Amino acid sequence: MKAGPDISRIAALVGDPARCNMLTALMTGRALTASELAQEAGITPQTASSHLAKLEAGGLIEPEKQGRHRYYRLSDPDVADVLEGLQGIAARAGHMRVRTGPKDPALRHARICYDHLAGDLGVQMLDSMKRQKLVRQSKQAIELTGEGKRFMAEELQIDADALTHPRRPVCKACLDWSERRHHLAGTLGAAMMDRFTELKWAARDATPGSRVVNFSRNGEKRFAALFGAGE
Amino acid sequence: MKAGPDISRIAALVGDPARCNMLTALMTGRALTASELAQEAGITPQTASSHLAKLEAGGLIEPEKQGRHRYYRLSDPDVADVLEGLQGIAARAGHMRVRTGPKDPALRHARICYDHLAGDLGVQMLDSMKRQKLVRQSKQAIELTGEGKRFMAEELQIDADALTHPRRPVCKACLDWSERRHHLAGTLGAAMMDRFTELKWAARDATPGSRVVNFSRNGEKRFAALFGAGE
DNA sequence: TTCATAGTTCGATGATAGCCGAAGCATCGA
DNA sequence: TCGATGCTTCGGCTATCATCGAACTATGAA
Repeated sequence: MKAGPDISRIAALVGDPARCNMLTALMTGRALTASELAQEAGITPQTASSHLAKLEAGGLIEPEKQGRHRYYRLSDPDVADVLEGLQGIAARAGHMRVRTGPKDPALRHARICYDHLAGDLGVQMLDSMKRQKLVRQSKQAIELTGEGKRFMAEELQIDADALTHPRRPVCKACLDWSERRHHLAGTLGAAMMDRFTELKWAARDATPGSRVVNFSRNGEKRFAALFGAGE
Repeated sequence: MKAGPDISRIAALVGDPARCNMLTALMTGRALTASELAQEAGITPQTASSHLAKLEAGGLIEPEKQGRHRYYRLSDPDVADVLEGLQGIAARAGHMRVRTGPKDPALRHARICYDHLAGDLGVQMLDSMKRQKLVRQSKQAIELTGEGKRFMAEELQIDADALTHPRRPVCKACLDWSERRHHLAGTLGAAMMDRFTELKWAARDATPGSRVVNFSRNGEKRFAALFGAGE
């Protein structure tokens, strides 16, 4: 006695304005905390909590716990696709669509997270590495591929096998504070940041306590050649 | 500041079970009348009219007036695409259960769809007929086999050749509202339902307007002998 | 430990919207 | 012209569900 998938239940989840605002806020790919999503939707945290539970039960979003925060992201690219399809229909129906504009301080571009690269460029780097199949990511775990090892040796003179550490993983996904997506941490992430500094591609900002990383003109170019955005 | 409001409006349209049933019924590409859609959704024509007006206002369906009928079809292939995307998400989330309003379990078991058998038994019957190679189904079209003709004559005293009709197919797949699978429509489907009634295997519920079909004890037994589930 | 913050659960409330009966149009066939 | 059928509008009923205040749990910081 099979029955078709229950579309209406899923659609009803998207059909609530508050939940929809949360989902559209997540369409950038970034992960957001429950409180932020509440603010985004203009509702109290209690109400948001209820909504988020329903969205999670419906398989539309996935939580990632980090400290006392609970980050949520879209559970699957397909979800974003469906939302985009709905946007298309809504636009055709004559309903206006307002573009949400992210306002970006300089810190978001590139900064130090402990000892590795974070910010826009950090996220971009990990994305590119995945696209080039230098690493494999399954959930939280990241693994360097054989091709990745060759790449590190040839392009950055990094011996991946020397990076093993008793208490620290070579690769680790770290949730980016500004981008709310993962960038690369672990001994490899640190080693790469070190190499960027040695090659004078980038340098930490002189201001004491600053976490900003300034890339040189040439450095940004070389970086883009290895980890260029968007293909 | 709140993002484009009206993806949620569109989603809410799909989010209602009754409307969703109408839309899925239209996913075959066929245009259906308001009454037919009301039957598919298991609601009264008044309610259906209200729903259809909303779906039309939302740009999901388009009407085509023809005499006193009002045919509706999906306004765009994109709509079907979004619905399919939602099906994918719903399936992955494990929500395979139909939530909607057959408040009446009897209605799910066996009921009249226009003039032929629908519901659990209707779907089971077509399944069994395919299994016994009484019919061949390719896509939407269903064809009675030679063995099917013999079966009809011997078991149900139905002359298949006499069922041809200038404007109605002998066999036709009709999407079952509660089961979301096909049952048998067309002149053959109607003739079989007539025969079941004549043989006193089944009778339409006495309540005026009811679509429930009640099978007698003996009738259900004989029916199962011919079209038993699971073989 | 104590305090602060993030998030959740519970209960009550209120608005939305689906639903149907009855009645009103509109179209077709005779 | 009449009656039958398909569909819509109107009004009232009801159930659902989003919402928030208050209280509770969990994690981190001092």
